[in-house]
Amino acid sequence: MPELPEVEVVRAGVEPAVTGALVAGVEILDERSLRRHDPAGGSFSSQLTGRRVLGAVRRGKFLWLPLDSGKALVIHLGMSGQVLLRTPGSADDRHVRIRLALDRSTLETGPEHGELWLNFVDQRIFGSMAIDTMLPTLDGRDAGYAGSGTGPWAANVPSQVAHIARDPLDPAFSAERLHAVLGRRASGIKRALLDQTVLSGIGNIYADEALFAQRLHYEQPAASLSGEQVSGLLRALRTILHRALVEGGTSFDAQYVNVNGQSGYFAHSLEVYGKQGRPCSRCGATLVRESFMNRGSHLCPSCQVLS
DNA sequence: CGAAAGACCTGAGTGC
DNA sequence: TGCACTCAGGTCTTTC
Repeated sequence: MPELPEVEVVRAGVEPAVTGALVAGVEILDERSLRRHDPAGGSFSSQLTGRRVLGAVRRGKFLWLPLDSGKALVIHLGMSGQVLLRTPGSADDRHVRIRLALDRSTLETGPEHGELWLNFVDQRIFGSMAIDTMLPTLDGRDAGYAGSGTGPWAANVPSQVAHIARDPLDPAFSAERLHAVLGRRASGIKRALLDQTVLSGIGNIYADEALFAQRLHYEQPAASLSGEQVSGLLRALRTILHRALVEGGTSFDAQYVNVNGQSGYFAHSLEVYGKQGRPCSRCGATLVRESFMNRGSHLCPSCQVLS
């Protein structure tokens, strides 16, 4: 289940491979992966074929490749999406839904990097690809993280990403706004953390880990948190996201891998997610898994109590 | 506007 | 061995 660190690993992996490349061909193997594509602006293939890729940008769990047409290829991995870079003609990965043939032959990168396949793989089809129009950011700052890339496109955000809040690793993230938004929320803090319009990039795993780090129960009303608690939670989120990023993301199985098909190592560092029945590293109590919002919530019943 | 529920998906795992 | 069932969860849509 890719969250911010996993998506950033993918972004960083594709950026050097796709920047400057020409889309030479588009192969749609499963139309369901285009569910978020609005055909009113033209078909997916026609808007992509012959276009040049300008970079790779990420906000939260959304990834997009700005194109020289002024639009962007928006990629969301959903639950099981993968972006795999392959040499043309290589054996098919399972569950390839869309394949892009990229031509890098005009780049000064040597003949071995001339052509490339970008396979969008997605077992459960919660992810998607789409061509989307761009909007200028409201604050005029860069729309997301683009690595070393920059250009006039940097301050534009795809229309279907515009409602998503900035993520905690974004230099333009507003802690003040987070305090204000949480102060108005009566719902449980975990629900707020998972709401991508409050802050983005957090999914079930990192929400549970950050709440454990701050000794907060998932149903603690967001508005009941003190300013210091919100600040602490934000610090914990940033620390955990950054550590996961350094370790290449969290992998439990073959569902999350980088662009070369390799797993990350952060699963070894998890404190509560998937650790039900095992002792809390802080107090020794037995960790539990409870059902909340139709997903598992992992916590220490002794450290994390409602107040 | 916020909250909650349903829909969308497939493969792994479980019980009989 | 096979069948029915449950579970995993990110985001969008609908309803209140």
